[in-house]
Amino acid sequence: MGRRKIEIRYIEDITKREATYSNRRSGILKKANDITILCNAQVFLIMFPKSGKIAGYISPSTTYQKKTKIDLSASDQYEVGDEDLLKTLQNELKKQKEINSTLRKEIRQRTGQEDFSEFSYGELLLLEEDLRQSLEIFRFEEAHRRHHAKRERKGSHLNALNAVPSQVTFQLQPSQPNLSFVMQKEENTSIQTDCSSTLSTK
Amino acid sequence: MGRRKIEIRYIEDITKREATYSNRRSGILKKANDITILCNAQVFLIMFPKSGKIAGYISPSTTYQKKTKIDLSASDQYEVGDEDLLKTLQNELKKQKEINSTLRKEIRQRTGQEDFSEFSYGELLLLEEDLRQSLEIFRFEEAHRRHHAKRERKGSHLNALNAVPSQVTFQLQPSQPNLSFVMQKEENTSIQTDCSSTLSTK
DNA sequence: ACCTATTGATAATA
DNA sequence: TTATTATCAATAGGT
Repeated sequence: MGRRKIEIRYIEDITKREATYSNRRSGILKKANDITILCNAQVFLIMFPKSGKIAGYISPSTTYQKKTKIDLSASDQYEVGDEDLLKTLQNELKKQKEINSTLRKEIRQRTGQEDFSEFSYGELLLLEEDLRQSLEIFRFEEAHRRHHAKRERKGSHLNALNAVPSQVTFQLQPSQPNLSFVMQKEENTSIQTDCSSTLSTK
Repeated sequence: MGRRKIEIRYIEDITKREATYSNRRSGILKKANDITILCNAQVFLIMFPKSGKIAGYISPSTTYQKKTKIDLSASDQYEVGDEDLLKTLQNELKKQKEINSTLRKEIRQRTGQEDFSEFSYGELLLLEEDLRQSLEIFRFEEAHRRHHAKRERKGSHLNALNAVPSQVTFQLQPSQPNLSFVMQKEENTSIQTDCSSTLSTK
């Protein structure tokens, strides 16, 4: 796909390597978005280059509308005395507030798909949470399958998922068996955890 | 990229949609592998189509040798004397995290793209761990399925894949779509797609 | 970053 | 699903 054909092997020259990474990163992100739209797939992608920008893609939630805005202007100042622990917590809180500020700013500024201002820290917390939750689903799915064995009629299988624990709701396609899902927490903080993964094939 | 140009919009026809998903999934997986090799990037990718195989890719881990599990919610687990203040802070922190989550979802909803430029090392490790664990789950699924396999449907491609080291194809409940997972290694590369590996433990 | 000549991905078809 | 192949899209090398 270029002026010349290149072998798929590590690019020694850092300049070329980073240029290639930049180009291909864009390409993969585009394709992740394409397949999300074309096939209604939930995609989760993260790329960590040895040098260059880390980039990722997560399919936009389709149930966003259900989310209820929460008060973004929360939080007052707390004054504490001496405890190191308290200081630790205060620092953590402060950090979180800064993250909030950054995120809000980001939302305001963002128009199209460009411009990646700083996020940091809290980002991963959320990402990590999403992943953990998705794993819970898989695990549940797994456990369920083992218990209900062999071939089960789609209906029961899917319905059983809805009986899952706590604040999580699974929504599965009635006619089209699948593993796509939506997770929602309490109404006011509905969260969708869409993760998808990709693997190579040829 | 085909006989005709197509718009990037949801494909209504399920047959076409699944064909497209299949094709593009392969393409993305290949690119994930390509960029991994070309740029020495660590890539994590998971795709959940509404119908079709779930697929994922994780770059062979070559440099994340030592992995230290970090408790991201450590600050929430401290135990202290009494402190209503402490609880207040903890609650506040929790609230802030929820706000972060909401903000992130909003950004995600708008662009689907994220910036991960300031992740801490430990956070990255956590991410990797989660992804690898999810892959392990699928592996287990597959092992379980095979063990109790009655009759395998025509699995020409499956058999072909299984014949190659590092290539694994998971296909669960043949008559009930989904939960299948495909892992495949590029034939022309000597990269090890060993996702079973182990993570961590400090 | 931006250009394009080329290669690579893939939509339609069988 | 796999194979084929006409086309379109991604991108390697260069500016």
